[in-house]
Amino acid sequence: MDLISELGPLAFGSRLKRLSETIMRGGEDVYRFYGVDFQPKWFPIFYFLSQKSEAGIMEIAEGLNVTHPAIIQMAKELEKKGLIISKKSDEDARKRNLKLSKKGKTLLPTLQKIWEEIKLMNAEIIENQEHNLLIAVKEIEDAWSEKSYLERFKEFHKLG
Amino acid sequence: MDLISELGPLAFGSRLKRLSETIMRGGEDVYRFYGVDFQPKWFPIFYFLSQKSEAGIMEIAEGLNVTHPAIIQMAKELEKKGLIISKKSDEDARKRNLKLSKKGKTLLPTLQKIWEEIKLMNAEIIENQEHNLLIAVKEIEDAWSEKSYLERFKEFHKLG
DNA sequence: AAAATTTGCGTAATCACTTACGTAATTGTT
DNA sequence: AACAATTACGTAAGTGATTACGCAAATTTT
Repeated sequence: MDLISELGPLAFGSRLKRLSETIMRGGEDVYRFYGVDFQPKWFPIFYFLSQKSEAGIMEIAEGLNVTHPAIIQMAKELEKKGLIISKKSDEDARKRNLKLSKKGKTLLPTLQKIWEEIKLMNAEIIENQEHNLLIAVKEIEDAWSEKSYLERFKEFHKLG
Repeated sequence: MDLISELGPLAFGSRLKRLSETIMRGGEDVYRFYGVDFQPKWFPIFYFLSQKSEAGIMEIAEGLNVTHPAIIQMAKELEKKGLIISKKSDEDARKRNLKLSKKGKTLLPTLQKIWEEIKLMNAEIIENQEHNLLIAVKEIEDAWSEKSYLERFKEFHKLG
């Protein structure tokens, strides 16, 4: 019995988190299946660099909508794996630019193939949904960003 | 620009996690607004105990679908706040049973009122959605639990 | 051109879990 | 009854992000 599934909107946070972790873990399996030494959490930054070719820490962080320490952390891992390299910017002494290494660029086509398959498969699951998760999440995100939870709550409370 | 929002199903994990954290953080505000010293993450276990009146660590962990160390952790916090108490089981010397303390029981009606309001408000947000997040998540959860991601992937790959 | 502000990055501490492992108590097997 | 297997719980360490803080370089203000 899973109590949480009966609580409706309450305790929804943990449920979303669990789902996201399930999805992540699924991704791991797929890379392993293809014998590729790559982690799902590296995807966003790696993909970003494959599009942008070169970018600073903050630029990536903003592009991916995560904090910059998170990028530094991932970048460390990817650099350790030799998939990206970093060098100080010439124009701005504060900046450190990241880009795909030779090894990273070599791996890219393989990864792209895998991503494409994952994308297709996920799309299949998602398109079979009556209520589309992606759209639903986007709607909630938008609703939330308009107004803080507390404001919303106070308003609701005043009316109720 | 938020790159993730353009990636479709890929990199969806972190996005869900972030949304869940936003929801959690919103919850904090609401308790604070009511001047109640309670954290959103305590809700599942507290609610569970309000229904079950007494339960062991494992029973709660399974009921809430989290690992037992997580329950131990939360229980420590709730016990520190004096909201629950624990005592060794008489029948089974390995077990430690948790239940609401007097203070916890006293707080319960207030919490229930708050929960009801949160629930109503969330329901309002959710009902205004064209694509219902709750239903969407349930659908995905169900789809996922049927078959592992990897199995699904292999099958997909075989057909594709 | 000096001073104040902002920006880019790095580190440390924290958070809310998880996995891994250990131990004692109970239950099941022969 | 002895042994093996399982169960309940506890602790420790790891994970993947966050906030908080600090510093140096660049930019803006006056």
